[in-house]
Amino acid sequence: MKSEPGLRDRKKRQTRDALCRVAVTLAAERGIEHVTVEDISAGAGVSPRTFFNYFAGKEEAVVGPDPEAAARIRDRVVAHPPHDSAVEAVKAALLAEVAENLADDRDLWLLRMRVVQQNPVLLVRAFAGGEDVERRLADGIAERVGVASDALYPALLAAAAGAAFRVAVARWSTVDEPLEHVLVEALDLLAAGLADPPRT
Amino acid sequence: MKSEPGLRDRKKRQTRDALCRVAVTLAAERGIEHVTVEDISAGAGVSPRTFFNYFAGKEEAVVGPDPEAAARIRDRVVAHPPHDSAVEAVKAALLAEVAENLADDRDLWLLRMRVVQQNPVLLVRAFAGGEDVERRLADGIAERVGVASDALYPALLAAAAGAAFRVAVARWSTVDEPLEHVLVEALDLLAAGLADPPRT
DNA sequence: CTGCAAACTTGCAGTGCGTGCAGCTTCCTT
DNA sequence: AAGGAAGCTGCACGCACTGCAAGTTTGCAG
Repeated sequence: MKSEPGLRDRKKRQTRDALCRVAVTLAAERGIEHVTVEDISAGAGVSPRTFFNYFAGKEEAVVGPDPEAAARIRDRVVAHPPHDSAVEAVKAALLAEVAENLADDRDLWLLRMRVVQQNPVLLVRAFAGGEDVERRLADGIAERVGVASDALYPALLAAAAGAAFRVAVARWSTVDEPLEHVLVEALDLLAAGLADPPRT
Repeated sequence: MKSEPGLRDRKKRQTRDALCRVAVTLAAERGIEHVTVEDISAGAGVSPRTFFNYFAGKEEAVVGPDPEAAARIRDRVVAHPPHDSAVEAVKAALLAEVAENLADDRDLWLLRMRVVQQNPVLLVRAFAGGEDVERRLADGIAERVGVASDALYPALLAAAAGAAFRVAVARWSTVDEPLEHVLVEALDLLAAGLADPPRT
C-alpha cells in the first residue's frame, strides 16, 4: 500500500518544514512585516525562488494549514459513531486534530500563536487558506448526515465550526485557559443555538 | 446635529465611490487579477498614489465594507426590541442592512457578486476587512445581552453570523433564490443549534 | 476679501512580492 | 548506465505598496 516515501519526497517535506519553522520563528521575533521572503529562504538554505514553489507567500508559510489536515478531519467526521449528532462529530474531530497537532510540536504552535496574537488579520487569512479544510469538512458532513454536498447545511456547519475555532484560538491567546476547554465551550454554545447567556 | 457635509467631504465620498465603482466594473469584465491599480485610478480620474489614500489595495476597493456599515449594524442590534433573543436581533439587523444596500444600488452588488463568484477567496478576504464589522457587532451584542464585551459569547455570535452571511452569499450566487431567503434559512439553522437536517 | 492653516493630491523613488522562463542538478526507473 | 522526470536556481519583468516632499484646494478667521 504505502511504499517508502523515497529520498525525493523526504527532502521535499524537509525543506517545507524548514521554511515553515524559519518563517514562524522570525515572525515571532521581529513581527511578520519585518520578515522578507529572502530572509526566510536564506534561513532555510534555499533560494528565494524555491520558496514560492512551496508557499504562495510568507503568510501561508506562517499560518498555512497542514495540507493533510483537511483529509484527516473529514475522515474523522465520517468515522465518528453515528448515534451522535453532526455537531458532536465535528467537535470530536476538531478536538482530536488539536490534540494531535499540539502533541506533535507544541513549541511551534506556541510561536505561531504569538505571531497571530500580534497580527489578528492572520487568523482570518489562515482560514482563507483553510477554505480547503472547510470545503472538505463540508463534504464529510454532507456524507455523514446524508444530504447533497452542495446543500446549505453542510457548508453552514463547516463555516460555523471554523468560526468557532477561530474565536476559540483568539480567546485562548488572551486568557489563560487550555485551548481544548475554550473550543468545547464555543462548540457547545453553537450546538445550543447561541441562546442568550445569563447576564453577568 | 448633522451639519452640511461640506464640499471637501462630498468630494471625498465622490472619489471613493468612483474608485469603488470602477474597480468592481473592471474586475467583473476582465477578472480581478487582470486589473491594475493604475487602471482603476485612471478610470476614476485620479493618480495611482491617491488610490492608496482610500484603499489598502484593489481587493478592498472591490469587496471592502462600507466604513459606516459597522456602526449601523451595531446600532440596529442594540435598538432591536428586547423581548427577542440576540440571534433574532442579529438576524433583523443583517436583513435590514442587506435590504438597504440592495435597494441603494442593486446593479453594483450584482457585479460585485459576479466577481466574488469567479474568485471565492475574496469572500473570506471581505470578512478579513470586515473584522471591523465583526468586532463592533460583538460589542453591540455584548451590550444587548449584558455581558462583558470581551466574553466568549458576543465574539462567537458575531463570528457565526458572519460565517452564515458568507455561506448565504456563496449559495445565493449559485442558486436562483433571493439573498434574504437564504440568509434567513442560514440564521434559523444557526438558532436551531445546527441540528441534523432530515436526510434527502 | 484676504491670507493662513489644514487637508487632499500628486510625482518620485525605493523596497519587496510574485511569476514565467530557461538551464542545470538530482533522483528514480528500467 | 541511460534516459526521463522532478526539483532548484538565477534572471528579468511587472505590479503592489509606502514615505517623502512638494503643489493645490478647501475651510475659516480676521
